[in-house]
Amino acid sequence: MEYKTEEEFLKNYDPNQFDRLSMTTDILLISVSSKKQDNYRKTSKKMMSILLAKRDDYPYRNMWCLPGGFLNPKSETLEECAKRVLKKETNLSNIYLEQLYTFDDINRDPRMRVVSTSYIALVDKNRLDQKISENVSWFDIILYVEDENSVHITLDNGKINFSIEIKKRLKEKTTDRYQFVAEKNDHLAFDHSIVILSGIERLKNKINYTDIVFNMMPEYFTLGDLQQVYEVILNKKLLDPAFRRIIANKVEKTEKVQTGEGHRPSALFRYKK
Amino acid sequence: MEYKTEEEFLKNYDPNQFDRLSMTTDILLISVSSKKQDNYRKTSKKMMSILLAKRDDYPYRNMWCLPGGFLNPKSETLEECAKRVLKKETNLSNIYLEQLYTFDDINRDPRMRVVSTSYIALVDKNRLDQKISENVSWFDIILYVEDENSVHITLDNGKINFSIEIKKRLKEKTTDRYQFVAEKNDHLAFDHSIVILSGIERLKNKINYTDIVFNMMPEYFTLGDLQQVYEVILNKKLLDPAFRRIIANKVEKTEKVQTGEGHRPSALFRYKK
DNA sequence: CCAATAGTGTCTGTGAGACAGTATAAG
DNA sequence: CTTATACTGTCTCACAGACACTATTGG
Repeated sequence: MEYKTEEEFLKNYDPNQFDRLSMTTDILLISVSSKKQDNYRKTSKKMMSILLAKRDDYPYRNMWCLPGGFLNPKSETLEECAKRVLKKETNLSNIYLEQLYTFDDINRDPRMRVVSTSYIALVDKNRLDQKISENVSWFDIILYVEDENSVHITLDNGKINFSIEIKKRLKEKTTDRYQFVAEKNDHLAFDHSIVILSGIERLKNKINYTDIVFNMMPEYFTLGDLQQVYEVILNKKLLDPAFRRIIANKVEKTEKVQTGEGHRPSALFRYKK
Repeated sequence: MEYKTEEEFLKNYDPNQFDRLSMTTDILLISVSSKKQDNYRKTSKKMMSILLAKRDDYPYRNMWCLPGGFLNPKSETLEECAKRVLKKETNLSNIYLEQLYTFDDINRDPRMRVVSTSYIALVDKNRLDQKISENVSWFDIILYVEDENSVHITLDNGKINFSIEIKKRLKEKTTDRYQFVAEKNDHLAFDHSIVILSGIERLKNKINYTDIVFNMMPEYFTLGDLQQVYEVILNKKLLDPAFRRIIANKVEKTEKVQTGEGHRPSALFRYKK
């Protein structure tokens, strides 16, 4: 059939000629947690932490998963959907958000074909109310890189902890990405262990050429704290003078000082755009 | 309703409780073209080029668009869908492919809500048959960066050419991406001008820390050719010695030599993994 | 005083930027 | 011989890595 105008064509268009599917967004809400040390002199240890929700429904009942939600195709974009989920979980609207990757293995959801676009969200924990939803919890991330091809992620929320081993397997040379393969695990639902690893790698990469790290920092921070966050994300120690040179033009010194730490007080800095 | 097992739950699951939508993939098939110069001594000039298809149906009838296709949710992943499109357009299966970004503005397709995941594909043109599909054509890309916030893309296939102006507008500070806004244009369908610009930026970024550029090179190439490809992608001149230092450990010299160019012959190199 | 972190000075080696110089083919 | 590119040598400057040193607090 031949139409004269685009308008006429659209009026007769049948949207059911192609099979349809459901989409979701998954949110990697990442922040930094501090753990007080036994020794009163020592600075509190920093960790990367991530928000997980406990599933009380099938599928993957009683396992943990990334917060997420189904897209309403009629009324919202994926980013708006992600913001809606974030608002629900944190009660905040103004959170740094960036699209990570679209995961779409055919059997990633046992219910039906679901394609999921994941987003990284970075937040300073101090901005959050204590009272977040009941069935979500912050898990510290401990990353152990066994070798080039194998990574262990340990997640710990203070009450329970579990580890997942993820193998990186090179796909045929036509694709860029490693094929991440999670070993069978009884704690993380769907393909979310792979989403988490992808997000950590993105962060590790982007911290070097962007200022995203400041989305996880409070307004005033010491350079020691900032350096620890870098070290946690990059998963390696940095030398003080080198670090200070790198971030020198990204921060500005304030009049404020942090004392009461059992050692020389440190100046508080602020992010400079 | 409460189920005892996941199996039981799945048997009773209704996939229609959430609205569904259609997905497509769009392929940015990028390669390098060479243009002979008038002066017999001069080396042929390199350009980035991209494959576009002419639409002979509504919507956007008679305009150009990226090759793409609807996802079959029952039988294929997005990447497989992208490969299917590539196979159809190029008759090749072994092409470098990487997911770029998922575009999902609500009104990006006037027919209905369509979410599109775009893929970058890189290929050496010499691998292609001359006889590609009838209604597709290679367009050279000329990029003119007016200032930080405005880019002009000119596309030229030898017969027709057109320009699109794209403004980069910063979104609210919660998101990473620039909000690209294409000025009204009568030649490129959908949001494809924005997809193209995103792909070029990805390429420009990744060329510095990966070896993807070799996917666009023939097996044997001169360092002059390789340098020109870098220059075209990075959109700036490079100094010979600096360039040779950078790529020194990525290539290996062969016995072969390229002659007949009206000047000193150059050694042919090969990609070294 | 001790222990721990804060913060700075400076040496060294690597590597990019820059420029100049030599080499060699076709016409 | 001219022209254009191929290819190399080397100087300089910026900067990361490394280490040592001083400063300052609570106990």
